[in-house]
Order: sequence, then C-alpha cells, then structure tokens
Amino acid sequence: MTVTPPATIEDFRNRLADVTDALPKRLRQCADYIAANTDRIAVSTVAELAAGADVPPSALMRFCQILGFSGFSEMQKLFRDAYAPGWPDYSTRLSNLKENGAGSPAALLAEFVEAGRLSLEQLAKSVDEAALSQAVAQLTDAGTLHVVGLRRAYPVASYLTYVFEKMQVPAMLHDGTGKLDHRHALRAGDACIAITFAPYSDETLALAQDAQTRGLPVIGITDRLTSPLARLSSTVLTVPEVDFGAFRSLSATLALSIALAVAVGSARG
Amino acid sequence: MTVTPPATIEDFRNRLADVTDALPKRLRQCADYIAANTDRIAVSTVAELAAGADVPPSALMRFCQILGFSGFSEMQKLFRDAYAPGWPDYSTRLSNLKENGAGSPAALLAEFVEAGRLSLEQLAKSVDEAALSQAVAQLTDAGTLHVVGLRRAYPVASYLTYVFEKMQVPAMLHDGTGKLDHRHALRAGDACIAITFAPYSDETLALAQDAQTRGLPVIGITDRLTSPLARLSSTVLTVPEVDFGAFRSLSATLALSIALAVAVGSARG
DNA sequence: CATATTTTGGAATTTTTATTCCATAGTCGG
DNA sequence: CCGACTATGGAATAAAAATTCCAAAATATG
Repeated sequence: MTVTPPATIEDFRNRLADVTDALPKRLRQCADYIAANTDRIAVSTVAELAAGADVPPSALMRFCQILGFSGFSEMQKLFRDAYAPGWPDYSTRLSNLKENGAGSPAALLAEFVEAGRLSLEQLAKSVDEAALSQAVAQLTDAGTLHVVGLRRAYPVASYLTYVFEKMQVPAMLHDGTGKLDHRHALRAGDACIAITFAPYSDETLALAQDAQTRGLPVIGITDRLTSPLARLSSTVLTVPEVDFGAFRSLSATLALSIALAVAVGSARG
Repeated sequence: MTVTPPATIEDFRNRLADVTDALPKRLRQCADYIAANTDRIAVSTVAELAAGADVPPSALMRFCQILGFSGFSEMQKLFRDAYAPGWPDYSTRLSNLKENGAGSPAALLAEFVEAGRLSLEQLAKSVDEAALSQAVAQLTDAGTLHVVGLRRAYPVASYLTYVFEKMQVPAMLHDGTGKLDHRHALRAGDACIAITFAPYSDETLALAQDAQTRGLPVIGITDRLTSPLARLSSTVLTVPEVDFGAFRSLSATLALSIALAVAVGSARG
C-alpha cells in the first residue's frame, strides 16, 4: 500500500481534494483545517495543528499517511522547502514602502493601504447596529432592490448589485447608461439603496427622492448624517471613509455594503 | 546577565547589527549567515542552520543567547509567530457564523472588516515594488489606457477609470455594455489594464490577448502568478485578497489600483 | 440484536532536536 | 615563553516532538 507522496504543493492540493469526500468525521476535520491553513504547516508542530483542527495528534498522523506521506515530518518537509515568507512585519514594511521617496508608487500605495485600514477600523467602531439591522429588515421584506450610485460611489453600487445577483436577490442597477431613465421601474413593494458622498450626485438624490415619494423604503449610504441623502432615506448608514488626497479608498464602504448584501441575501434565501 | 529578548523582527535586526562587529570568528559566521538567511529561521533546526553557517550547533546556541534569547527555540518562536497567520480559516468561520444564530448583520460586517484589514496587511507585505514601478512607467508612456474588468473585478475597473478621468488621463472602460465590442479602439501606443480573478473572465482575457497581440503593454491585476492573465501581461501585479465566503472585500485590489492610477496621473500631469 | 468492521483517543515509545558542559585549542599581555 | 583569559567543538543530557499501538467506542452489516 505504499503510495508515492505528493511531490509538489499542487500535487498535495489535488490529493487533498481527491480524498476529502470519502473521509470519516475526524479525518475530515483534519482535511478541512489543513485545506484552510496550508501555509501553517511549515511552521507548526503536529500538536499545534491537531489542536487547531480540534482532533487528537494521532488523527492528524493518520491523515498525513492517508495523503501518501510516511508521516507528518515528510509532509512538513514539502512545505518547509517551499517556504518563502512575505515581509514579516506589517508596520516595518509600511515604513519601508514610505521611505522609497515621497511620490513613488510604493509610497503612495502605503498611504492608501493606511487610509483603507483606518477607514475599516473606524467603521468597526462607529457602525450603528440598529440602523444596519433595520436596513436589512427593510430590504428583506422588499421586492426588487434598486441600487443607485454614481461617480466614486458607482463601484460600490455595481458591486452591491453583483452580490445581490449572486445571492439570487432581484436587484437593478440604475447607472444612467444611455441617459435612459428607469425611474418607473420603481414599483410598490420595492426598495431603494442610494449611495452618494460629497459632492452629492443630483441623479442619485433624484432617484432617492422619487422612491421616497412613492413610499418605498430608501436605504441611504453616505458620509454624514447631515448629507442631503439623509432626509430622503428611511434608514441612513454613515461610513467614515478616510480620504487620501482627493480619492477615497472605499474599503469601508464596500465592507459595509457587502455585509448588508450578504445579510439580506441569507435572510431571503 | 538577563537581557530582554528582541520582541519584534525589527528589534532583532537592530540587535543583530549592534553585536555583529564585536564578535569572534565563529560567532561572526553565525551572525553573517543569520543576517543573510533570516527567513529560514522559522523553518529550520539548529543543526541545519549551524551547517549552513559552517559552525557546530553549540556555537549557534551561544549566538542565540548573545542576542538575548534564552535559546534557539525562543528565537525561532519570534519568527514563526511573525509569519502571518496566512489566511484565516474563513470558510469555517462562515459556517460557524451561520450556525451561531444566523449571524447578525453586525457580526457579518465585523467579518468583512477583518477580511479587508487582512487583505490590506498582506498587500503591504507582499507587493512587488519593482513590478509596480514598471507598471507605472509603462502606463505613463502610453496614450489611451484601456481598462477591462468584469463581474467582481468590475468595480475596480470602473473606479480606476474614474480616477484616470479625474486626473485627466485618457482612459476607456471596456465594460461590455450592449455587447458592443471595442477591441479596435486599441491603437498603437496605447496600453491595457486587465483585472480578473478566479474564475477568470473570458472577455477580460480576450481583450488582454488582443492587446498583447498588437504589441501593447498589458498590466495584469490578478490573484496569483499562475493566473492565465499572467501569460498575457507585460507586467503582473498580484493581490492577495482574502475572501469571506464567496465574496472578496476588494480592499486590497482597490488600494493597489488607486495607487497605480494616482502615480500614473502625477507622472503624466 | 448480535457480530464484524471501522474509527477513535490517548498512553507508551522512539526519534529527533535543543541545550548544557567541559576539556582543549587559541589568543593576548606581560 | 608563561600564565590568564576567551573561544571552540563535540560528547552527554534534557526536552520536545513525532510516531506507533491498542483498547474502547462508534458504526455498519447481516
């Protein structure tokens, strides 16, 4: 029963995929954990990985053998040989990037990474959970979701629509292509998600207004509570996005939007 | 003579630089070898490193202690821990989330925030500065920039185009609206930016192919070096985006893209 | 429901690896 | 050239890790 052990990491992944389905409970746990934490193999001990997978060490040993290795050590060798760490330390790396001369692409990137991280941190701190839940509830009960966002908000609007589609939630992106006006697509029972940041886009506000007039719920995603979009919305979600230069990273806005979409998708599904 | 051990990799490098000069022959060999092979520490044994430095294991042990560690194991721990927990176990976390009472929207948001944060961190660690500079150079010298990205990459493509427009760089978004084919818009002297992630979009690859055939520079933004887009690109930028469930946060991809666009915009302006 | 088969957990064992210690070699100051 | 001190290599020991093995539990089979 000597099978040859996987010779490359790709081999390894294939073998893993092959066997996973036919495995009993504990060994399946091993497979799942290893699949998700492949890169830890090189720097961990049997005991550590076993603890992570929540199985006894012996189960992990058996698992290695099923994969075709003589034992854990042989498997680990494969990964140790291939080991090539990225830069180890985030803050060190970030200052290295910045040192490469102000205005260099790398320095710019460091700034945007920083801005994105800050935005995400603030979002986590400042999110209004009640408003978020309310938004999810309103969107869950609605028919078609109409998403509108232009200029810098357009990527967000398009991604939202993409996620809704993937989650089989009827959604329509109002993107103004061909200046076709789709405002009559708003029907009773629908809901609207409008996204705009200063300087606020008239078209976006107009659609929100329209939806409000027809009595549809409007979820507004915007930069502050005093935004003109706030008045038009039944629920307002504010996003504290940190700008760098004239451009926002959108990290926080996207995170909020996807969370919203996935929550709605699951609730409906 | 209990010195506190270095707490970060940066500490470690400083300490190493401090002591190196005052070291006798064998220990100096250790210092030199370790300095040149810092990244192997996490995955090697004392014996292996000692062999590499061409000293007996005991010399290496002494060396570790001079650096302030209690022994080799303590030093190794520093590097193993610093090796980014790679990519957390998101699929498991997602299913946990579903089990634990259908995950409140706020919990979902927390996950996406975390995914975004990790992605940005990974990006900072792993970005290829040379490739980035090369991409900027190629785009700076080009005429019109043709941006293509569909599905999940579409938000990135559209934002890139937005930023280029704002910076007065001629750019064209190939978004497939109306299935109009714009491949003949690619003219000599232009350049192409193609963005796609697994599962790769045929249309995006087709345009990249077209550009390559005409001899235009192609900047590929993708998830790994083995992506089919890599073959078609003159410069490849890989983005380590952490997926949460089926959806990527795009934080890292956007940060990279904006940095690229702003760098090109300034260089041209 | 009894029996055969598979899976499991953990204790016992073996192997590998880290660490200490000390006799010896080397170096420096006088 | 002699002693005092430092550095070195390797053998001995301790610690940690991997691996095996088997009784017990779980599961499948007739």
